[in-house]
Amino acid sequence: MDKADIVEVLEEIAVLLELKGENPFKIRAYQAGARALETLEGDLDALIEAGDLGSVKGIGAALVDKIERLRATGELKFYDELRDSVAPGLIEMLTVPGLGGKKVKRLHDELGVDTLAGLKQACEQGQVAALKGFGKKSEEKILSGIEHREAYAQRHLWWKARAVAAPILAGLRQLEAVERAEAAGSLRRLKETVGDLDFIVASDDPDAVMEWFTSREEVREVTAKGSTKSSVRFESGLQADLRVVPAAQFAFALHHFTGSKEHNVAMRQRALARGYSLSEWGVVLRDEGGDLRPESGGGKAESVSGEQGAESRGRTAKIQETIRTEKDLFAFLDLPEIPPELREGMGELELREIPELVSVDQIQGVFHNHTTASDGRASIGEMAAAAEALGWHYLGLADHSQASFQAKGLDDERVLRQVGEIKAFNASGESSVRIFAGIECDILKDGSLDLEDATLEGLDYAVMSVHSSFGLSEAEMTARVIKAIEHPATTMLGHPTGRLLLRREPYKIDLLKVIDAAIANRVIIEINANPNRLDMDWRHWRRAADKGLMCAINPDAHRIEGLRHFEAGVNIARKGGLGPEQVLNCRDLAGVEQWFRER
DNA sequence: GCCGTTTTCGGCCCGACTGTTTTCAGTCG
Repeated sequence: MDKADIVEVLEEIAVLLELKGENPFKIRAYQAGARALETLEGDLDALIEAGDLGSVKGIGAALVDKIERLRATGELKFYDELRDSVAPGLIEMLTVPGLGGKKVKRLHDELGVDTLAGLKQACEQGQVAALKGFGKKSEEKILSGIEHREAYAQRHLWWKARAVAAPILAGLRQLEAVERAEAAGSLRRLKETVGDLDFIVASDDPDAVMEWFTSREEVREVTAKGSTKSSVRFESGLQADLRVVPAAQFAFALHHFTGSKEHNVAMRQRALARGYSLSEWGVVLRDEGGDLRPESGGGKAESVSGEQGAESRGRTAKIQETIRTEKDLFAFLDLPEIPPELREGMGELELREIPELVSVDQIQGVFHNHTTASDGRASIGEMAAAAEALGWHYLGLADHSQASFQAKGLDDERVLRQVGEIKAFNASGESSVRIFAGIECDILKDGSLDLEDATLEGLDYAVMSVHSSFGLSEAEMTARVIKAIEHPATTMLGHPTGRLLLRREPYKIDLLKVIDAAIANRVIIEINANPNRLDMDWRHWRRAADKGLMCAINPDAHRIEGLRHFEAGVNIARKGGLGPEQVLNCRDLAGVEQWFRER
């Protein structure tokens, strides 16, 4: 069993323990163990061999034993017995909003319900409302949750979520009562998909802000409305939370609700180790009393909002006053300012300094775009004009090759003709943008390429992509792609896993081997910036770039508007920790020409 | 189940909101 499979088993054990009503800290230990294993640096087998697995934080003696068994035999009696003791339908019931391990366990124990359908029936017969601790409202909420389960469980592409969030954020900022407003959560962390929207507002008139937010016309349902938090659901099923805090606590709230959860846990542990307790309201000295809010007497959020409130306490109040921005907060914990996109609980607190991250304004052009020659909607001239409007100096055109016949892919003759057109266009002086003549050439099932070597050699560059035979085994797919990487004409590897976010899983491939082969052959791997792809994934980039892998950000545009997607690619590059020197698009025209010549 | 420059036992991140209670458990992020 490989590492990813073992991580899954540990996570499933945590879920099963939750349904058994086990000690919550034990459950967390399994989750933490899964996390630790997932983000492990270095080779698992080497670690096991050296007997060092137990030295990894979060993995103790019991987990070492379980992980080693799973690695060696793929089997674990503890896991098998646990799984046999829990009806599979119960795991599904956990996805209903408002139902956690304890409630699901009671529904099962007291009503004998062990499937979603059974739960629905029990609700319709009024059995759930009759249960102690439940009630009519719980029953209705469960029924509605089951009916809308698919829409509620759905995540949303970052690009689309931003489009929903932007007008709300702009509206909030225009309100008189609002001092500051930001979007937080996974949207701010530039995650490829977003579960729900989070808005943080600084205001001393929360009611006015809450009222505006919950009464917007696109709101279908208000699921919570309190003095500091409101939640709504839109027609699409997308949920949005709004938090309103006093201006003095804005930095803490913004940091907290930006997350990630794992990042916050690490931050709080760090604060605790220094004798402080950290929350969305601020930071307090632990020995100055148990109440975490600046005002004593168990004040609720309203009491915190009084400007005088903080003065009632000594040193805590002073600390609180010195922290006005996220940067202050990080500095207080002896950390550099960690950008939101790096806050994934993947070791960012260990960074001594933050690497310079590539930014949108450093991009001088993009590669891998389509024209009307294959399945694009714009001509060479139209694409060049759009690139010029974006301030770019060059643009790579890479239409499909013949095997992609559904996309009107080009055969050798048509490729050569297009090269001629591009040469003529560059010579015409019609645009200040230099057009590179490229191709997105299919990698055939056996790893050979879809065009003649002579044709490929006549191009400025070539992107090689898999568009067929997704069902190969991991070994076959890996060998297929590596064979293409080793071809001397290959400049870049296109969308290396073929995934479509929320729609199609990546095909099976050993990316670590692919990355090593790319480095050895001086082949670039792209970040396909189409919001549906964002492939190669950010989780692989930091380590790959450290080993010497070069990146290209490629919008894969099929119309002029698609060029804009390069921003989503920059997001992923930033999330992957890439700096401008690791991204080909940040080089000037001469620099790119040189790279292509030396391929 | 994990962990320890005050600890090898007794903690474990923290708070808002809801619904069902009448002081709080459960869920969520």
